[in-house]
Amino acid sequence: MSYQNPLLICVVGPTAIGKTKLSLIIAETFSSEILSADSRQFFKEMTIGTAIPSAEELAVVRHHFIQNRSIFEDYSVGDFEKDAIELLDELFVKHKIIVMVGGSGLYVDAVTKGLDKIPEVPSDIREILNSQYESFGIGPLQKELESVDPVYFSKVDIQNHHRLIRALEIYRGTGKPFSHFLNNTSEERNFHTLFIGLTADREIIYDHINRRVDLMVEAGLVEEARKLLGHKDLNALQTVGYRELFQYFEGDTTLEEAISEIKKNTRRFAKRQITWFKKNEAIHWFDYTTDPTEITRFIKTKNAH
RNA sequence: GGUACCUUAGCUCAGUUGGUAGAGCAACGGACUGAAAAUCCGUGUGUCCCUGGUUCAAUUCCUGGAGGUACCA
Repeated sequence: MSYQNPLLICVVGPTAIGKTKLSLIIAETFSSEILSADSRQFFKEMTIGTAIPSAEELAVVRHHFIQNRSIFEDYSVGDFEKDAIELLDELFVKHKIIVMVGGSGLYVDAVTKGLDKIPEVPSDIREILNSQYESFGIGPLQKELESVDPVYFSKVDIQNHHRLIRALEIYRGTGKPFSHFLNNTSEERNFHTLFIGLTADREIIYDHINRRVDLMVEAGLVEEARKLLGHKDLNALQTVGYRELFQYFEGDTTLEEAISEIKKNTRRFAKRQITWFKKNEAIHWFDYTTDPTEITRFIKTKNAH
């Protein structure tokens, strides 16, 4: 790795561990900008529940992909990959180092490794598949995939209807099996990536989560969610912190129950994030209490080699 | 102080006519290629309160203790 090469510093870790804070310090140290890889912070209608950086934090360092979309738009990982790479190409003209902060493992991978090129297919195909699933269950989806794409069928989790529907929409839309488009090779990027992971004992993470949910409620999460109730079926609102409150608004739970469900579901989310990032052997892990200057020093030594 | 009932997984509780035990929730592990804060799969983690006794064998029956709940004083 040469000093001249553009470097993407990618800060990852479970929710509520302090990624935002660390990324600000890193970005300030290197006079850089921050790119968010978070599948829920794109949406301008959501602020409190998605824990976007504060106004002060946003003022200190230029951020990208924070509240730049609306919940009424369809926005996917594929779109994000394209937008992020385009932006990085621009940013690396001015900066040698860019910081990416991400809690969404798939979105981070899309930027750092790339997704395979898979054609767009009309969205009504998915709608049809969804209604078939609603009416007839998962059996017919499994049967169809088994006959049209035995390769993917043999490795996919056949109980997972999202996975099955995704593979079938591609087959129905292109006439080719989903597995035909998967080659699992990493994209050649014109930048290097240095992964910094933040970690903590599970109990500490859970404690942070519980406290943060209480803070969100104090900050007005309930009111924010109430305004979005009418749109509760939108994909963007299939989000921890909102779904549970929608149930409360509809009289299915008490507020207290909804809040403790938010805590529980956030804990489970954190666990899934940990599982995802554990697989990435390129990540350099630091305890969340590590002095940020130690981390920036680490980055400098890595970057000098 | 007396009487009755209770004590089993992190929690709420089943259960074993005596052969060391299981549900729900929580928790834990995992998968993941354009829904990903989504979606899906897997796992019981235990001094059966303690102590003696009876018994081939006690979490289960008996004695004594400890803690709890209710009622009576």
